[in-house]
Amino acid sequence: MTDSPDTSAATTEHGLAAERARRLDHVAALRNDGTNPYPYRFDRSHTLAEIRSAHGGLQAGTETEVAVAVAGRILLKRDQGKLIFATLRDRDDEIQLFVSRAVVGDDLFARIDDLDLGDWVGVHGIVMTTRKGELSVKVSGLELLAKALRPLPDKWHGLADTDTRYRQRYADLISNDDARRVFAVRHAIIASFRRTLAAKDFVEVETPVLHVEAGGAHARPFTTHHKTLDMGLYLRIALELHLKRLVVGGMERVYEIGRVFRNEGISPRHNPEFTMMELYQAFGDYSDVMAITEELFAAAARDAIGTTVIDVNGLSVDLAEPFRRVRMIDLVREKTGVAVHPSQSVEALRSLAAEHNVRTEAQWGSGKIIEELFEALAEHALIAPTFVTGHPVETSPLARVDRNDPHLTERFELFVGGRELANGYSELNDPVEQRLRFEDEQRAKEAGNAEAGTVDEDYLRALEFGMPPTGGLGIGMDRLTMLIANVPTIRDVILFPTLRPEVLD
RNA sequence: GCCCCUUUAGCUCAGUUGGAAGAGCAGCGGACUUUUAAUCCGUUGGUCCAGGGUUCGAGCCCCUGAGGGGGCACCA
Repeated sequence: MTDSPDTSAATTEHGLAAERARRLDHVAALRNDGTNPYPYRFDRSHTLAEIRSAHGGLQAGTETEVAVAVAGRILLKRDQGKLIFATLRDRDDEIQLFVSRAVVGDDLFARIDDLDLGDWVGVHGIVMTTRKGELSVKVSGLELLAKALRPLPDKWHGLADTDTRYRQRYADLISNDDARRVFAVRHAIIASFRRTLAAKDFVEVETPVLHVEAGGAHARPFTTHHKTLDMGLYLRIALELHLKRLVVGGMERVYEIGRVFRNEGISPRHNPEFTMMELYQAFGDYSDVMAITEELFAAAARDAIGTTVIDVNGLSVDLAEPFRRVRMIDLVREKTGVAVHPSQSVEALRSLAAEHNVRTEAQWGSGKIIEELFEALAEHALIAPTFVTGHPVETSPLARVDRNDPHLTERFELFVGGRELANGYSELNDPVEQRLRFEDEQRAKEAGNAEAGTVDEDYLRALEFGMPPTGGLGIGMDRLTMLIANVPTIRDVILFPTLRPEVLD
């Protein structure tokens, strides 16, 4: 490997190309020596975390007789002449390799010296601590498990360029602790949800992503096409309508954690594909699912970060405490000083909106204007967790009318840090009323509202078989992860966020 | 879709008034038996995002475009 001929690419290329060429030469030299630079497997006896938990308290300058076989990636190397110190990392931890020329012999020492940062290795050795007390594996044997051809990002600063971090998430995960932390939090939250729901006898199901009707939410869908059936299809914008069909079918408690797609803008809070958890519980109403929401959030925080106290825009919030509940119309009254209600005339509400510089459209009814007033005046100020309830019927076509007020629904949206995180309601289960609501949606769509829904005849047929009273809930898992992991952008909680295609040379 | 910011070595970043493109890390060569962002000596490495323009001269000024970020709009 040191005697690569002068004709090798490494001597003619520059920069990154030279670095790759040098490492490729190295791979070729290993093969010439009969060493497979990409062997098939390695028998590991311990993870690095297991070693740390068993021997973390070892006194400085101690050598045990514990033989281990560990595997990981070489991140740092400190060549000290006849000693080499290297930092090895596996999925959860790092440990130092201690390599003594006197122990491993000249040949292996030279091969270890030749390792590049980024190489994967399998190591045999014994557990020890150095004079300074650093837990280490004293290497007796080492084999290359996979050669890295490209140099790692900066060993101290990691990868900082946002573009590169999102496009080359592998490099981000290698070099940035925080990236690894955030995705560990994300996994812990999802695992926590599954445990909480399993304990409540919910059944996890999978429903179609390809929809003939894009219903269950107000959003512009993606379209696609099936070749053999020669038909247009939508990617789902919500899980709702299929899950409720399952409640009709008698499954009683169902949930799905799945990807939904909305063909809308991209922002620090919006990715075109994102993950929703939706659940439906027979015999319950919106009060039941508000309680479940609080329980899911508190358990997820506890499981993911070990505490229910989180920071929201500089405000310390304890998710274990009940969330504030307030009606949408009361929030609008607080902000405007005027009592509002969907029973009021469109004209009166339109002039109130104009007073507060809230733009309205001609086809909007009273309920839609109230919701716009709420979004413009009150939403951004809801920092601590707040259930906003009592949405107008006009903007909630799948929610059941409030048992005490025919103009409002038994619906809530949960806001934290000024962002919507969850949405739920007492589900409308009267097929006759549901048809009327769908027909209103259809009219709005025909009037040019691309986000409006259509009449889903199969869903109506399902409701005609009878759906028990049901409470439903949807939670945006990406936003919940942002909240608990305390990161400012949704791209930091999605492994591969949507980007324009990279131009490769 | 509109507005603002940004793009310099593999990575992290400087670059003054428009006057010879730099540092640290990584790499390469050398020293070093308890280092830990090891240290020390030497050293390679550039389409300054792309294309135009102004100028004796452009990384820097102007125009157009591209990627990314933020805001608005849309939305969860």
